Amino acid sequence: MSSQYTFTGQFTFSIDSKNRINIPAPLRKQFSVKDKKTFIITRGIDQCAWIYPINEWEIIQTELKQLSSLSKTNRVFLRNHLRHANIIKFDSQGRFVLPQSLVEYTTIKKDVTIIGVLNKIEIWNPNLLRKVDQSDEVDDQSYEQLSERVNI
Amino acid sequence: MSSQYTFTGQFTFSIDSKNRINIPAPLRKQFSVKDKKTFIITRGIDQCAWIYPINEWEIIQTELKQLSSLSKTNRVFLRNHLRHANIIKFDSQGRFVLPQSLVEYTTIKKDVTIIGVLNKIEIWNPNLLRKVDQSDEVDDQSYEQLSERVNI
DNA sequence: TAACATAAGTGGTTAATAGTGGGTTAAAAT
DNA sequence: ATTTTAACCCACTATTAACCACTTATGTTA
Repeated sequence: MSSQYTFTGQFTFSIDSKNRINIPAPLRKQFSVKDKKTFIITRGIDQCAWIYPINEWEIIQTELKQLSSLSKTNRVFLRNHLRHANIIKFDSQGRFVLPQSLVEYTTIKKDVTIIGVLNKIEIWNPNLLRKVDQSDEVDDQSYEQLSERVNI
Repeated sequence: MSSQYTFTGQFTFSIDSKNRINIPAPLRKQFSVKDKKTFIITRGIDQCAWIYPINEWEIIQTELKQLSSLSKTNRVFLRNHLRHANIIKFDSQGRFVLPQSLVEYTTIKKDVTIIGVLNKIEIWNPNLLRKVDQSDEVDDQSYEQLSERVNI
């Protein structure tokens, strides 16, 4: 089943003293009535944050629930992905607060680049994005393996 | 049937002189009316404690009953992870007391890291979590086999 | 094209909630 | 009966979330 979302475009906004970031209006408009103001933000594989609308996340979650914690691989995988996942709402102005752990992970300081990538939104430190853009980093081996089982 | 709980996120709190630990509000909010304030806390497979809401635990128990004690792996697993199971309630402030045996097992001193892992909550000594995070331990063969039968 | 109207982005203040500490009473154990 | 332990209650502080307000941008209409 294919996603209902088609986030596209790039925007550069600023993060304020309370770590609030505005969601660009064109992206925000795609949030459905059910999703209204609720989404999941978590670590991306690169040094960025990923945002999924809540019902998009529920699809992923269903798959994660299949994994038994008796397997060490599963345990470590589940832990490290879920503990960085935060359920977030945006306020009446269309902003959300970026959790401290993700501020650090993304090394976001003052400016933020927000890009739409189909079913998810990516949050970047503009400087980092520029670097990654130029390099050709290969995916982490273990993520590759997992990708065959879990469709994030 | 899939769980109704979707615990996510990571929080670092402190444990007080009475061994009380606060359950982070975002996690606490997910406890249903039926579960209200009641859950099971027991040894995790890693050096942490696992918390299951009471009616989630009943589902797991059903699965555990399928395991024959003729298998050594099963016996050891059941022994080590069931005999330390305590029924706990959290107080009006949202705290619970961590049983002495689990204080020792988890080696928790002053700070506590609490993480949501879908249908359970994990309680960690922050230092230990950091270590486990970095290590690359290989899966225990027998747990691997178990994982095909029991979906915790 | 100029003026106006509406929406979008940003900043700050206030009110509510969450986290933490300690004390008192009731229950349990020795 | 005495000591210990656990439940309950009250209170303080820090953090978070809701609210209000202003500025800039965009778009519409005269």
